[in-house]
Amino acid sequence: MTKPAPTIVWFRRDLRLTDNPALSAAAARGRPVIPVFVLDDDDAGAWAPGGASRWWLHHSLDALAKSLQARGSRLVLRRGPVAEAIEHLVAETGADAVYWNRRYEPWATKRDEAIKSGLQQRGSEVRSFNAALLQEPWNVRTGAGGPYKVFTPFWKALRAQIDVDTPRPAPERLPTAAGLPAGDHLDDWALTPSRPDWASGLRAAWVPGEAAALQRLDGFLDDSVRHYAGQRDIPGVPGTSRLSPHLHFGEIGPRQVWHAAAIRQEGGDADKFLSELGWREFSYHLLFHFPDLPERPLRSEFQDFDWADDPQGLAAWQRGRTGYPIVDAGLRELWETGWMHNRVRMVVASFLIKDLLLPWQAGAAWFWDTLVDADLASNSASWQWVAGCGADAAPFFRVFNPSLQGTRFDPDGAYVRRWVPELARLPDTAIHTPWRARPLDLVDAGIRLGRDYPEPMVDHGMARERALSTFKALRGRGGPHAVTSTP
DNA sequence: TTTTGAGTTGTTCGA
DNA sequence: GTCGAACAACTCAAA
Repeated sequence: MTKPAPTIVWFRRDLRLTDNPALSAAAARGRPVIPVFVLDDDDAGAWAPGGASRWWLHHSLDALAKSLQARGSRLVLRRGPVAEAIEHLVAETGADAVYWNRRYEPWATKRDEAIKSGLQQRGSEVRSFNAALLQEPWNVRTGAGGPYKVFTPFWKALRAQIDVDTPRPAPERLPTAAGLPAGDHLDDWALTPSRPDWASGLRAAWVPGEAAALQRLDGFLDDSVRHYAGQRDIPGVPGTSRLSPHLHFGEIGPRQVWHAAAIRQEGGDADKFLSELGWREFSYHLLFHFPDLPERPLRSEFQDFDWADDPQGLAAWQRGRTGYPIVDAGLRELWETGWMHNRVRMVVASFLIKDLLLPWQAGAAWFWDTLVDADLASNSASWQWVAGCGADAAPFFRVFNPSLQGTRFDPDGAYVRRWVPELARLPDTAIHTPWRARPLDLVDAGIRLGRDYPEPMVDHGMARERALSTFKALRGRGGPHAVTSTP
């Protein structure tokens, strides 16, 4: 009697055991399961994970490995290229099936397609599942059959399709073959920084892994969700869920979030929160249907936009040295913790694009490297949205005024004081406009403007007029479907 | 096919 | 201080 052939479960951005359809389906076969994660930087090309993402990935894999161990299994680590790694593992273990949960990045869908047909040609059973989205992008269509480009009708259509079933529990035990194949040691992948170790702020702010994700969701639904609509825009208050990195790595899935929120019945505020899941879905939908989204503006006339070339300006923005407190606070929070409050993300993005006239791709690239929740779909769609070249984009005349945004959403300056400590002793009236502070207040606060804290790098009033006229000139040139013109 | 209503997240100006 | 209008037309989605 021959031993039953095992099933390979290829983990990717689904680093959890609960509500993991590929894992559940594999376990249900009643044969040995081989869990594997393959480091696939080379496949991702320019979109290989950035520094903060790699830090998170390390700890998330560590957590996953431990919970697999608790169920009598072990996470096998291999290096890419993935196609070879998986085929090698199939040959090595005699597996007759490979299961995984889908990814939606253009480079990944292309690669996975090729791997699937390669495996099938060699006689393997291949099955892929949805673990990352409420609905597959190809299942949400307008009446005319195309993809939605406006959020509200998209979300309305998607909501009508959702049926919330109870999330699958984690398999209680995972049968393994007599011996699981050997693999790499996680530490050898050097995903965490050393020399210098810049991750102390990340360690202080986050606990990666499935257990922490579930705990975070529970805590949010217990405490904050009922104030969500009112507090989500106040960066000095912990009013948001902070689930984004957990969702990105699939430590928790949107169906679990949806289900948990639905049984609590929090009413309108939960609806507001769930619509943020809707924006995540919308971004994936856009990335799937418009695979150029990360590189090229959705509105093609923006291809000709005359962006500034200003490495020094970009560097000042990156380091939080613009002279606008709310902008600097946001960028320093990002640098320190790998995350930035959503309201402030919009403010710093608007500042880069409209005040400095720097290309949105430069901002997206910085976020890609520094965010623990860096996500190709959300990041690309959101930067395009702020730039006005994306789907459902902001009108060109919507230019955030950084000091007004500061006084409106951080009225007592709590957020600025936390992240720009050199301004901490300014009175509330001056905290968002230090350049207009009374000289005596500056002295009392121990600030010499231009030395302890920068003067504003641009005058916002001037920058706003410049942005408006630049965008206006673009509109004059040939309309939305204009072919690239020579200057 | 044509028409119609609507469109996450803002700012400024003038009454 | 508060309020409504103007900012520009355009694209999308559905009737």
